[in-house]
Amino acid sequence: MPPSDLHAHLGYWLRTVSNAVSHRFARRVEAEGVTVAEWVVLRMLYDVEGIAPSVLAARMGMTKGAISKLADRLLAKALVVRRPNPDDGRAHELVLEPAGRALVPRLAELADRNDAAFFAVLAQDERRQLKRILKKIVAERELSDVTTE
Amino acid sequence: MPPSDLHAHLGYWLRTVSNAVSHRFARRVEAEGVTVAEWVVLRMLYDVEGIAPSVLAARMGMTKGAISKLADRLLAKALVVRRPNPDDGRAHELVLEPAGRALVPRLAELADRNDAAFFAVLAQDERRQLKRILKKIVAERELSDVTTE
DNA sequence: TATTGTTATACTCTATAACTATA
DNA sequence: TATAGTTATAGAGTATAACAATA
Repeated sequence: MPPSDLHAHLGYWLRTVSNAVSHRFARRVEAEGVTVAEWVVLRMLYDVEGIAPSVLAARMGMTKGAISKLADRLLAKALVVRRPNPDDGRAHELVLEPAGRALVPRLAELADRNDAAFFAVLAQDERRQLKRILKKIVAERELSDVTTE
Repeated sequence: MPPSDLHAHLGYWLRTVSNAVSHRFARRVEAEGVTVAEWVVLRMLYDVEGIAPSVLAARMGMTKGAISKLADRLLAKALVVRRPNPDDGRAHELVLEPAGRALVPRLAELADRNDAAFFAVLAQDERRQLKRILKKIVAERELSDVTTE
C-alpha cells in the first residue's frame, strides 16, 4: 500500500485554509502597524483593567518569553504600559494606553471585514456548520482559549 | 457599538484548531528528525522523479529563499540530493535519496494516526462536512496547492 | 533583460533555560 | 523552594533584496 497522500488529512485542509485567512489578515493589520498576536493582546486588554503576562501566555498558548518580547514592542509603540502589581512585588500587569484603546475598534473593523470577505464563498448555512464543528473540537479537546500563530 | 470579540470570527476558530493539530503533528514528526515543511517536501518528491525548487516554492506557498534553506537541511540529513537540470543550466531538481524514500511511509503513518486521533471527537458525518467545506474554500479562493505553516 | 537559484539581512514566533527579584 | 517576569540562545519560518550564472 502506498503512503497516504497529503490531501488525505483533514489537518492538511485546515492548515491550508487557516494559513490563507490568517496571512490575509496579517497583511491588513500590518497597515495599522501591528501583528496578529499584538491585535489579540490589544483586544483582550480592551475589556479589562489589566492582564498579567503570565495570564496572557496561558490564554494565548505562547511562552512567557514570547509575551515579554511582544509586550516590549507594544510598549515601544506606546500602545500599552507595564504596571507593577501592588499586591505582589514579582507580578506586573499590562494596561492599554489611550492610543492602544483607540486602535482596537479600527482593528476589529478590519477583522470583521476580512472574515466576511474571505468566507463569502460559503453559504450562510455552511459558515454556521463550520463554526459549530470547529467550536466542538475546541470544546472537546479543551484547546487554549486564544491562539495567534 | 463595542468592537467585535475575537471569538466572532471564523478565522479565529480555524486558527485555533489548525494550530492545535499542526503543533501536535510537528511534535510527532520531530521524533523522526524532520519538520512539517520537510515532511511535505519529502512526500511530494515520493511520487515523481524530481522537482525544481521554484515549483516547490509555488506549490507550497513558500519563498525561494525558504525552500533553499529547507533543501539545505534535507541535504545535510542525506534525505535528498540536488541534481542539475541538463536542459537548463540555471535550473536544479531535488531528488529523494534512499533514506528519504524509506522515511516517507513512516511519516505518512504518523500523519494518518495523528489525523485520526485528533478528529476522533467528531462524528463521521461531521468530518465529511468539514472536509467538504474546507475543500470548497480552497477551490473557490484558488488557494495554493500545499501549505505548511 | 529575464529567470533560476543561492545568499544575506531583518523580523516574528518557538523552545529551552539561565537569571533576578519576590513570596 | 517556588513563582513572576526578563533575558539569552538557537532554530524555523516570513519577507525583501542583492547576487551569480544562464537563457
